[in-house]
Amino acid sequence: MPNDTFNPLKLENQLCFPLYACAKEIVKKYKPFLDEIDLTYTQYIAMLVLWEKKSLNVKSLGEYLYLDSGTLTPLLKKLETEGLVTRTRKAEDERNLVVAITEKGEKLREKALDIPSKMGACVNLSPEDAATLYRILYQILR
Amino acid sequence: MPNDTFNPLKLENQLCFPLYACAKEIVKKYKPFLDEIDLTYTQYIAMLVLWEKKSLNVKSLGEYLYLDSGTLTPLLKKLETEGLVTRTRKAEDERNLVVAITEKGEKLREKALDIPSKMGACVNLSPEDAATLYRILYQILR
DNA sequence: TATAATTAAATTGTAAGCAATTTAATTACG
DNA sequence: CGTAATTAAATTGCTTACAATTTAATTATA
Repeated sequence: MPNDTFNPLKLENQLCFPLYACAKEIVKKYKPFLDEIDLTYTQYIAMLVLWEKKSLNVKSLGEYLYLDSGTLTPLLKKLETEGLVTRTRKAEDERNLVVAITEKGEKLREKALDIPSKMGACVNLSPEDAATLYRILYQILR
Repeated sequence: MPNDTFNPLKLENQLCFPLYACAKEIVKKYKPFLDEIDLTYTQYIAMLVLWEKKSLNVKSLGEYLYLDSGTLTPLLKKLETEGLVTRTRKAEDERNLVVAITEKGEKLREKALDIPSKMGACVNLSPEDAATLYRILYQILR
């Protein structure tokens, strides 16, 4: 019966830490697959939104991805340079910059199609745990 | 009865994305508390290990934190500059750099003691969900 | 309508984060 | 013993990430 008082500052008593470490480790596992289509993880999730929405402004994209213009501006310029997206100011409101997917960007989607299943095979998680994890994470995010 | 085939590339069908977003959002929530003791999140988790172990080499620290020397070297130099840790080569094996907590570093611990509970209050999660999340994350990490 | 307030991106500065390489020390082995 | 292989940190180069500020456009209001 150890009378050590609970140590709130032990690394293994933190909930944030495994979240932080896990996110990094999984992003790292994407790397070999993403290298094949020449995207970083952040570029990949931006493309996920663009494959879905075809076109939206930087602010909306940032809301989907939890990223701000400081991160997105250089990233989108890079994707533009590579011909995957276009960046154009909206005529009705010049403050808005509309990012739209290009033909080349659409084509890249086919090469990305099997990434989710390849990743699934890398992560050791039962379907039930995956569903539970998904639920809890979105509960924290909402 | 839509016969749309399942889209594996939808952002909301990804498991990695909420993990990535959640980790960032929670780290962001630490900021006001960590600002008070002048640490970044990464510096904080390094200090967590040092408060616990008192002294260890960069490699071990990196294993605990899932970080490499590329990240740790500049971070530890910063903590050294601030007088929170010392960095000394081990006499028996000069390849090893031993990081050790200082008096000042120990003192900082008291100011950090209430951070975990303050953070707990910020995250909307039942104790059961917190336990489940913890279990699943460590299962992925192991 | 002129000015103030707000909004969207961009910019600036700093800290991570990691792959790949380099340097220096130690260990293995021919 | 001497060279090769291994190991631990450091370094380099590039991309994220975000707070804070700036710029330019739009909207609200005195």
